Amino acid sequence: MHRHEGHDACHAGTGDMLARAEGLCRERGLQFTPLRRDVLEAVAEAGKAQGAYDIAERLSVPGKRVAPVSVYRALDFLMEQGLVHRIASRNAFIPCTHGHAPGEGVIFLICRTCGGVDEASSEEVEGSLGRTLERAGFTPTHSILEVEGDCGACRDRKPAP
Amino acid sequence: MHRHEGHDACHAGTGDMLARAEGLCRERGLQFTPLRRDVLEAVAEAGKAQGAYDIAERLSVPGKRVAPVSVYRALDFLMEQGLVHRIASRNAFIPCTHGHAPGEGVIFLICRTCGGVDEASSEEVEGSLGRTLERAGFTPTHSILEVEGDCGACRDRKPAP
DNA sequence: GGCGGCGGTGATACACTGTAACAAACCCGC
DNA sequence: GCGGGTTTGTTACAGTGTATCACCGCCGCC
Repeated sequence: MHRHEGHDACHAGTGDMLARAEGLCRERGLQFTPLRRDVLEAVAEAGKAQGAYDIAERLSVPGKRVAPVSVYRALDFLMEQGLVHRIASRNAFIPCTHGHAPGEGVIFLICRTCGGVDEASSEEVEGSLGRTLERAGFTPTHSILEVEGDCGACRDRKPAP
Repeated sequence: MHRHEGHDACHAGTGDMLARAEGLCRERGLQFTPLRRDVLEAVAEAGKAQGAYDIAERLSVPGKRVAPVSVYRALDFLMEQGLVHRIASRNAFIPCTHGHAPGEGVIFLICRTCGGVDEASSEEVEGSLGRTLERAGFTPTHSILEVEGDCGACRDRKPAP
């Protein structure tokens, strides 16, 4: 999903993403180093969720190896800043294309065909989940909601298997 | 959670769980082998989510080692039969204490203090999530919803940190 | 009885995911 | 320039999960 051309109004391009990240780091007095930039770019360009080792390989060139541990550190940083998300069910990472309100829950829509991951949010889901948790006497600190299935583009592409 | 005595009406004991599993396998013409029984028992007795290697260690005795790969196979079987669940955010497994309707979504409530995992379900959440997905043009096949926080018992135990 | 298939298990090896620990490089203010 | 914090490189290792092959036990069949 999102790889069909002519439909990119729903997320900023890689360039915009990098510019946004740089501005955000400057605002917060943090360093947007070359490694962090490269990792974010690799995640943003991939079009699907990337494992840390995929990113490390993608960033490595014959003379210059990027170790997975460096990628993990960059990803930790980028996640703290809300620039990338981790997909727990895949052990993989995607760029944040959504611009979230603070504390807002995110729903990840993972296409099993194209591997793309879209973000959604819903106050309705948020609200009903909150009520359910309260009824259960549970105080949430963090929640993950990941849905696997077929995105619209892939469903249209092969309508009747 | 669930480890406070005097409050176990909310889930069946380990014995009931094993009996239910055996009956269910007989019904379906499947083998409830000793290994599968032991793995299910280990998961059920633990009181919190167990990693596959934890289970392997727990089942190993000086003369008789149970390899993790065997545990994984047993867990795969038990998951297919709906007897255990996998907690993606923890890479760990819990017994199913809930008796789900087929296709029904489950919400996992993971206590960050005691490590216990409770199951909940909510038609309200289910419905609002379904509407959100439809609005996004996404056809779901499977979804995971895991919430981390403090369960009631742990919150009561230390009211003002 | 013998034979072959089939599912389950054991065992080894390996790939993937993630973290700990320490050293070196870098940056920035003083 | 110097000291201190942050970032990165490097190595090693722990944890998670899968592939492969051999073996066993069982059941049906000839």
